[in-house]
Amino acid sequence: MQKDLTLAEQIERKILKYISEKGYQLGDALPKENELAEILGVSRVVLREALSRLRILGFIETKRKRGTVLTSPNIFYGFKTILSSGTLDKDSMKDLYEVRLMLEIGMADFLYLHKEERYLNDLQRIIEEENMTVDSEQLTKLDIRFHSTLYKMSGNKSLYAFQNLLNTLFATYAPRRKDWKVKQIISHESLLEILRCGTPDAFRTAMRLHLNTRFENMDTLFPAKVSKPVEEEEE
Amino acid sequence: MQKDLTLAEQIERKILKYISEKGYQLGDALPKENELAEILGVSRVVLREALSRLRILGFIETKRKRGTVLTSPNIFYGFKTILSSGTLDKDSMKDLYEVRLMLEIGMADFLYLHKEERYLNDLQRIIEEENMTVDSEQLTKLDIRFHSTLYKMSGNKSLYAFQNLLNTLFATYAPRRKDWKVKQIISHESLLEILRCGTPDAFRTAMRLHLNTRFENMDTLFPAKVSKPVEEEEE
DNA sequence: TTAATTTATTTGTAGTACATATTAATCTGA
DNA sequence: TCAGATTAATATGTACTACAAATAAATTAA
Repeated sequence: MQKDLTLAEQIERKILKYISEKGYQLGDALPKENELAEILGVSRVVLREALSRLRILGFIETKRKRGTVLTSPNIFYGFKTILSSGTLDKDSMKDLYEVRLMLEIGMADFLYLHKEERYLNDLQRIIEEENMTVDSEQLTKLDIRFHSTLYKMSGNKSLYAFQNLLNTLFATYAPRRKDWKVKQIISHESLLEILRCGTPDAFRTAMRLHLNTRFENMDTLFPAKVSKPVEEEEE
Repeated sequence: MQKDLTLAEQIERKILKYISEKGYQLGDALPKENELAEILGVSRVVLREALSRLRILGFIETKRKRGTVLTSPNIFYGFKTILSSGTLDKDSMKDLYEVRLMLEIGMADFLYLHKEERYLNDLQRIIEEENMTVDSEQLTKLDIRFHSTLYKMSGNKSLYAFQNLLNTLFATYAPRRKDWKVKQIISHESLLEILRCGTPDAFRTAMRLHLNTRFENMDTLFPAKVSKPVEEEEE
């Protein structure tokens, strides 16, 4: 489709190619800007634009005098900018909300795979704190902490990072109903008990019931959209 | 942590702020580069770097003479670059592989929510094609089509786009074992039958069994990594 | 040896000039 | 009058140069 990439975009790819061809490893320093610009045959302005694009993707980090070093690209680097820009449309917002529900239910197997005492104890402590307060705001915070701990327990760093992003997104956007705590069918205690002695299948069922208020809340949070059919992937 | 953002990064945010304050809509044109540079009080070089960053995130598109117009940010824009760069580390790769498994199991409720005859017929047709071939490569393609159809059926566009990305990633990276089809406990037929007459809970259990080869395959695909504890989110 | 100071280097920013593509306006010829 | 070709105007794309700012490394002083 978009045949004619701008030079900066071409250079962006050339740099990635250059990196892999030269066998650069994480933490290695790239040639300084002037050199790299000459190597790739472009002006420093263009090179810097390309580097800037790579920086936003988390491929590199640059510091004055020290130069440009390779870093592990953070998948959610750009994600974050979009989420916090406030320009995300409602449909995408609802999509992400749904994805989070899917993940919390679908992560069961990995929770049992990486089950450790310390996590179970963390959960236990959170529950105890919950039992000691009636403050709605405090309870919401503890609820987030409980689920956040589960994400951490899944042993999946990318997933945990993703969840952190969504937390900040929905914390501001999706306020809870006043009765969310009351209407929950399955409590945190029950979930923990199942984590200790139950099976992934049982946990999934329980988590689905635990999240019932979220499922019910969805229609009010995201008013009916015109159901456009999912488009085929182009390219 | 990283207090001092580079000017280009600051301008990037300023532009987003400027857009939302001025009430720009999708498709609207921004002021031309020279003007915008003056408005924001920076040189055109810096402005262009910021614009370039916004372009990679899908916020804007620019064309010669026509200027800069606002577009809908694609959440997976940067994602795609990273995945196709070939620099993704094994750990992140495994993380994504796991996430996909979670999603396939966790999406059950949404499949029933958006169940439509046309999707069920699509699935039926794929199964029939599967029954008519023994070619391993062909069967793999059909398997991908079957699961892809489920993602589409979930009614979640972002999810569908995400799955498409992962497909291309794992198609090249994660070849299947020869016996994957034989060892599957639950067939596509069974899944479809449950979709027609069963419950989300039943589907989750069935899907977990259907994916058993994927779960078993994981250790060979992603050899044991040093289990680093998940780090706390900074900032 | 350690702390303070200087220097050398590399990224960060600005300004200017020109190339290039594309829209808009103008001209030409039937 | 109007279609098609030509020209002009304009905004982005690219390059070059110069200098500011930060900081690692070298040097000096205590």
